[in-house]
Amino acid sequence: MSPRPAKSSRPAASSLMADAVPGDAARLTMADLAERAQVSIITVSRALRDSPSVREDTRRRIQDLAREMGYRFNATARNLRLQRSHTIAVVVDMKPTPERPMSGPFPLDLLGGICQELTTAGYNVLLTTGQSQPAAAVQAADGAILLGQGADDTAVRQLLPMGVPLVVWGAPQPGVDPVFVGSDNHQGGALAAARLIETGRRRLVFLGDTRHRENAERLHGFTETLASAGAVLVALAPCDFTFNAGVAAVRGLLTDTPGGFDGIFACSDAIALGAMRALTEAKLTVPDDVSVIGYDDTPMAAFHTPALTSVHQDWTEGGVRLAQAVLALINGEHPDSLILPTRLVVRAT
Amino acid sequence: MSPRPAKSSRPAASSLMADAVPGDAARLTMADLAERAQVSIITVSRALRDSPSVREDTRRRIQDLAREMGYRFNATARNLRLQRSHTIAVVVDMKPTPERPMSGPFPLDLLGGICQELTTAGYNVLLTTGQSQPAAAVQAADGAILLGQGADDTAVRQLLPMGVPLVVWGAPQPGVDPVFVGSDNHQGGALAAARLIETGRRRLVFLGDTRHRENAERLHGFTETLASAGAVLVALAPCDFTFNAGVAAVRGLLTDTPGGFDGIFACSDAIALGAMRALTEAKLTVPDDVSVIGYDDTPMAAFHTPALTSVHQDWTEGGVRLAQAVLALINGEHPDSLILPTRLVVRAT
DNA sequence: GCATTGAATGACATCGATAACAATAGTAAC
DNA sequence: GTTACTATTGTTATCGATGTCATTCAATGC
Repeated sequence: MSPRPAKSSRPAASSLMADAVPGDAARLTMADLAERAQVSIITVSRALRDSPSVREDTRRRIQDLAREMGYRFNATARNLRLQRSHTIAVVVDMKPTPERPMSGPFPLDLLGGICQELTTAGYNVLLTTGQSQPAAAVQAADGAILLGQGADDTAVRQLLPMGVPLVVWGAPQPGVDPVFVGSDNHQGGALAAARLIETGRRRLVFLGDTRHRENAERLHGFTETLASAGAVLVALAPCDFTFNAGVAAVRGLLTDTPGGFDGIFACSDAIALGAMRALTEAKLTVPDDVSVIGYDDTPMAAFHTPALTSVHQDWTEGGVRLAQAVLALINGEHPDSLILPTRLVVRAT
Repeated sequence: MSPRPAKSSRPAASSLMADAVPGDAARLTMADLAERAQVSIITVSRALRDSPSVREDTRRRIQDLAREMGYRFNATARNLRLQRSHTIAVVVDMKPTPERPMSGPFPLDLLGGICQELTTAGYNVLLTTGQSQPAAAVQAADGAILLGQGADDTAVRQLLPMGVPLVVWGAPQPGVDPVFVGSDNHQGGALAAARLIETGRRRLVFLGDTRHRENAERLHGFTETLASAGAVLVALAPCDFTFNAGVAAVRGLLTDTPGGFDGIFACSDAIALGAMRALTEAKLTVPDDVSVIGYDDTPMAAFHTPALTSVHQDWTEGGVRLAQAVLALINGEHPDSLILPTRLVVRAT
């Protein structure tokens, strides 16, 4: 019972002071506290967890001791013992374009919603980019959320067999199984179509890569509504989500589309802005000659002149729902896939 | 030696099939593999790690077995044994404004850079919002990165004593110790001032909350440059980072500033856009009557009409540097605080 | 033929915390 | 005074993987 137990091994490598300094490199364990407090390890464990089966004063004594000795709890050990990590992996599976690693409004607000919900539920959020193999990270997690506007479903196929509860952001896919949460792309397309028709447009153009399932849904809703109103889709230009892709696509259409067009629905605000640039170049005015509707309702849509009409999705809400879905799965429930409504923000174009 | 070892306990709650299904809920351990392969646990461990001390065919046999039995590695156990988590906590400490949980261009690209660097270095990224107490998450990490435009340094003071290598994004603070990585706010302010002066402006306004150290730096650089050119700061309006704050601030200034002003430097693009709105309301034109410079070079700056001149910071690079700094710390090195250059993107205003 | 060497494998302890059960104390009831 | 009972604390095994130090076996050298 020496007053200074001297944790035999493990020298405090980077510490200048003797020891027991809060923030000391040599990490204390419950055993150390137990020895100092002259109690057993389990009592320390209980005391630190506020177990009612530890006498009030003992508990306080141990907690104080822990504080003053700078004890730091080892979550890894608990996780091992308790067989859960309280961690959800968020896999951001972006195309390997280095030009924009994770941009757009996309994952940020979504992440915000996810974090908000998961941290209040006591879970940690482990962030992974699809670049590396997510394997290791995901395996350690209690659940996983997949974000990414992937045109293919390789990521899903990779993640699914790992046996971790999985929720995917996007449009439900026919072949694969997991729970999906997404916004109503079909409705988004329909809203855009309805608006264009309402403003008297009849010869419409769709800009977007329909290999992305979400875009395919938008196209579907778009054409469906068109058909029922006697308008026609005069062109479908596959294009990336970028400004430049929008410029290029519309430049092409201006020469290639016999009969021209008077309305554009773009799968992102960036595309829409690019499209408007190309229209302006060609001495066409928006919205007098051509009406344009974008997607995502980003700040740049609002501040562009003329202000861009755009389909709005509530990313934060989406994030929250994603989180809730994983938690439900972990809980053994079987949440249904979920489709969140979109709404059209009408502006000048 | 029954052909079906039947991991006694732990019923496979959510599994419909019998067992050994890849993705089965009952998680296999190395012990299970060992039993099936008629080798010891440690041999399995070595085989799965491609240890050269396991015979080629044994190794392959075990690896195949692991694959077909759907074995999932338990990182928690390894981390406990190896005394490291290979995890970096990223604490996003935003003001508790629920209106924008994590927006702005701010953490997204930064996060992108961080992820990119850390995942390639084999580390995981644990995301935490400052809302909850970051304690638990951070303690389990090998290192931590603090992001947040906090006006105060409570977060730093909270994190620092936890004994985890810490790197902070922002402006180095006099009182506190940790390693900082940030962009050169002083230079940003100076650039803005130089540009305004260059375009003939003499009576200037600063919009931003200088309790934020980064803004204080900008102001410092701004006024310093002003002074040396004979221009004057006629008003300093503390204001939030938002559009509305910008509108309100400038409305106030328009009535309260004797002699008026001909140049505005705003601490965010949103503020700048708000300022322009207020100017337009007052029948002033930009840049003829008043020149405006924003900060962050967001998409909305570029697409606004007139296009907003703005100070650009390379977030992704910042993220990479943050990551490198933590890794260095973990490695026992003592990296210096780092200040990244900014540049002015000159547009119409 | 026997010692020596090396390759391959195994037994055991260990990381730090916790559940299940055991044990001790002190108190109340009769 | 003895039994039953509660409050409090302790003992032991355990989570799953891995480092350390044996151990086994075959090949090699003399």
